[in-house]
Amino acid sequence: MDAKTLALYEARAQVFKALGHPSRLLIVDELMQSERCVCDLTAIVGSDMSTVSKHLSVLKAAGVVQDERRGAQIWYRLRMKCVTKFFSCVESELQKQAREQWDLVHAGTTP
Amino acid sequence: MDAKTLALYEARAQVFKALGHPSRLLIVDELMQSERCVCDLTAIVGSDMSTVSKHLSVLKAAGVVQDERRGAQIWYRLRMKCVTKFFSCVESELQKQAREQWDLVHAGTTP
DNA sequence: CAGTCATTTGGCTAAACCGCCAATTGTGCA
DNA sequence: TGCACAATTGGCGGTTTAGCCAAATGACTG
Repeated sequence: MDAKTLALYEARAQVFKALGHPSRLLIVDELMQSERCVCDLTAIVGSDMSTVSKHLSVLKAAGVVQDERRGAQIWYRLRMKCVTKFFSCVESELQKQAREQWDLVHAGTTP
Repeated sequence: MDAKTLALYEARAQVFKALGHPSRLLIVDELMQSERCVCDLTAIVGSDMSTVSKHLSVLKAAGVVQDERRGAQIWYRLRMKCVTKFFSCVESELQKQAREQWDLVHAGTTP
């Protein structure tokens, strides 16, 4: 894998890595509904504001969200809109797998 | 966020976290074409086989891939098929953002 | 321009992650 | 059974990440 290809894969990986944390998923979930200021998100996530701010900078660096200052507040909105589709996909796949797992266990207990 | 909701978000986050590494993205990319044994993937990724094996166990734990032993070899295939769509989405979004960035810089240099 | 509110940054510790090596397990074959 | 090959597991050092607190920045208000 040459350097250029690696850089490509790293940029893509950065997006998924940014989504790979419960608090950040919650934030994205919230931003799917409407834009929010940091204070809103802090209340929703329930961590320190500095922690939430760092989560937001991770999402921003990956290109997932976008920020805009309006007066003293900074508002965040979803930039990478298509992530919406990821969620439903992952959700349904995980449910399917849970169902398969369940079937497997049941087949074992009642042969 | 109650415990049950947190567990849900953690399961989803696990999927994205699994995809959040260049080598693992490369592996998934490869598995999108066809199933592969660990020896194949080791050659493609170019790391130690133990490293690749651990990457695979991460992907498997997240439900992204599935393994099957055939003789002395173990074959991996894509389980969460819909991740295919993530890639094109992320790819086009990143390109769009790069383009916007370029436009921005150009507008600044030639006002 | 002092004070206050919203947000980010720096610094710290604990935990998680990456990649390699060495050792172990599982499979097929003589 | 003994050997060779495929793959996983355990363990180590170095790097990254998470969360909190404290301090700094930015912006409005009197």
